Amino acid sequence: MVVTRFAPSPTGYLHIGGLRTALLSYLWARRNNGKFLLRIEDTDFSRNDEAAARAIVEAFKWVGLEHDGVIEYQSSRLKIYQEYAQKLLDEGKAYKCYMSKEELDALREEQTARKERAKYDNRYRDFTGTPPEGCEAVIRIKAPLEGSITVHDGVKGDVVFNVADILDDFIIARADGTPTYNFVVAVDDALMGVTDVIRGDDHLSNTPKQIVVYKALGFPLPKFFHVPMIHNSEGKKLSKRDGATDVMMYKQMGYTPEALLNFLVRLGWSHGDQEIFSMNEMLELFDPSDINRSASVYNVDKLDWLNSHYLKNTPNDKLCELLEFHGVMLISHDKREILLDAIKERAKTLAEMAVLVSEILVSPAEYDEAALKKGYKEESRAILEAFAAALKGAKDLHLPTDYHHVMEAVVTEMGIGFGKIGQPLRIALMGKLSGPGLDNVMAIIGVDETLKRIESLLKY
RNA sequence: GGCUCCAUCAUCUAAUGGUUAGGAUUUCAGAUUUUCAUUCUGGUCAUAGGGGUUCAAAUCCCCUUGGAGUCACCA
Repeated sequence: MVVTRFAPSPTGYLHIGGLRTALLSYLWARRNNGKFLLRIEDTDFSRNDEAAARAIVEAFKWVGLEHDGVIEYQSSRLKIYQEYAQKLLDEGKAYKCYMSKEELDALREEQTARKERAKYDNRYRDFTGTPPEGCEAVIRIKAPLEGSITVHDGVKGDVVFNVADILDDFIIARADGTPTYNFVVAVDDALMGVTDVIRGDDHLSNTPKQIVVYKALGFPLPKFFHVPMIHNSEGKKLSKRDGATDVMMYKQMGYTPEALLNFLVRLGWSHGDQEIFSMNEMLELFDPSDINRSASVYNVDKLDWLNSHYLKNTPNDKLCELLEFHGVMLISHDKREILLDAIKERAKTLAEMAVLVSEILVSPAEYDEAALKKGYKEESRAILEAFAAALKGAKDLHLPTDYHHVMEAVVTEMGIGFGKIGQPLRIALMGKLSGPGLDNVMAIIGVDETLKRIESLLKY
């Protein structure tokens, strides 16, 4: 069985890059009828883990990812780590080191001054004497002293690390007894039966250390897939400073989960020329060994395009529901079909749709200066008056085509082009020169409101 | 700086060692639209550089250059 996991540290919200690795892990687990686990890496100390976990679950819920089993908190598994550290101690694969932080710092400084790599000098590796007094020991693992460690990575291929270059007897438990990251990751992944570790490639250089732990404990190694980072437009790792890294911000901005997931899955992965992937298609097609080796740049234009694509293909009932989050209540509006049809092709986001809705439903508070200048001329008044009169005389105005007929009649009668009436009418109705079809707008707001808006402009 | 990874249009990407290097986004034209947006049609735009290997290299090897990640009693 394939078991994957998502193991964020509790930073307070789910990062867009985190969502991507979570998605890939999720897809791979589900595709194989396996399990997708969620674990909070909070060994350091008590940041507000519960809130962080809640934020992650909330984001998962929004995009529709579901983890299996309970959320594991490393902070509540301390005993387990201590047991395994003790086991290593007992077997002589780890040892207590009584070097103080100050001594360590001094050593490091010396080494750096000599342009050497800063590393622990193994002074307590084979220590058998009496421990110095008044000093809390850390536990260090006995790392190999020579040779190399190869990470067999499903994305990068075999990556060889020279032990002398990167390793030392690293600390697996701090002086206060709490375990450190590279130790607990390996222990947890092994204990939880994780078979496929899919994570950001910023973890690649940690992997040899984790392999040391796996080996010392006699655990079988999982498969590793280190997926390349998402970069910002500067080509650097995406960070908080780049804005919009909180997944829930995308909900705020009016993106749909489908679009966001589709966007993320196509970063570093593809299937021929296909751009649009439903969740089912992703589930059917995704394989982590097809992931690209190179980093990709986060590009909003593509996300926008995807989002508008999904918006256009969303049924009106669903749109109606989604728009409620953006403060738009249309459920009881009798013309909502016409309204939504009129705007769904015009917006990139739900937030934009919400704006469009109010632009139609609420009569313009002011008229755009440039629009007035361009589209409201001397002759416009007479035309608008004629149109208003025609509207009053017409019966059974319901559908956009009904209004269109009235416009047509006025235009033919007066021997003018559509533009002559369109521009001033548009200003009257919308306050500006762009927007959905006028016949649609009128059908949505009705005759009375239409006449009211025309009169307002005439009086202006 | 050490170690590691990476390198096809501006961006996301495709291309059993043999294609006029394909698609998508962006952009630019044209068409459609009373307007704007959408939509449709078309165009511009790439194998970082240099050496090899080969009949043949985007693809394999080496070097250079450039970029990124990582080097804690953080995760």
